[in-house]
Amino acid sequence: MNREFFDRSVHEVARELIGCELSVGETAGIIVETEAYDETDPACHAYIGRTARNEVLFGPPGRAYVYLSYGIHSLLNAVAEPEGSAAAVLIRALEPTAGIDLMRERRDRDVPEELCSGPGKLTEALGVDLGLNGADLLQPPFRISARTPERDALEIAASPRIGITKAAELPWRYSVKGSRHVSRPWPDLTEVRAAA
DNA sequence: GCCAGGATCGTCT
DNA sequence: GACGATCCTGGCG
Repeated sequence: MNREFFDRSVHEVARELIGCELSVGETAGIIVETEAYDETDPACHAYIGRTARNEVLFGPPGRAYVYLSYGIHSLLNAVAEPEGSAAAVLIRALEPTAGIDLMRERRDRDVPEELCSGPGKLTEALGVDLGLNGADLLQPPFRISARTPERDALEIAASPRIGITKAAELPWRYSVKGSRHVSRPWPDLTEVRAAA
């Protein structure tokens, strides 16, 4: 995984991240759900222009944008598009692959499907907090590995993003069809396409 | 299984 | 002073 991967349309990055493995320290999981946000989009934190909070979104691609949601949960994004263009992919769910016992401790849950099936859940399971805002996703503790050939065949569903009020109709949420690790099932009447 | 309500705090008006 | 890119619990049936 290199910088160029993130240096293109955020929508492309959001789809291509599906099936990749995200590691943070000893913990890791396959990305099964993402959402795209760009600066022309009223739901994006960068829509209002550059502020202290959204600074990282305007910076170089391949960095982590982490912010606090509802005063409780840290949410993890991957910054996309060239420097100066503000866009990011929200990582919404993972299928756990490594460090599962550590995830169970951090989450105080046993069932694998409850460890990383939501944007606030996975940051708790992986140990991601505000201290990692602005960190490089290509350097430790992060690691992102490309899809294996079999994960290239996953079917990806596009559906409306979750939990927003502005631009709620745009189908910019991507999830693996059939995965039990997504935050919610995909709705009927959803656009489905092959990953590759 | 579904739904309503509460927790909690950084950011912006 | 209001508002979230959320999650969990408890009540009900």
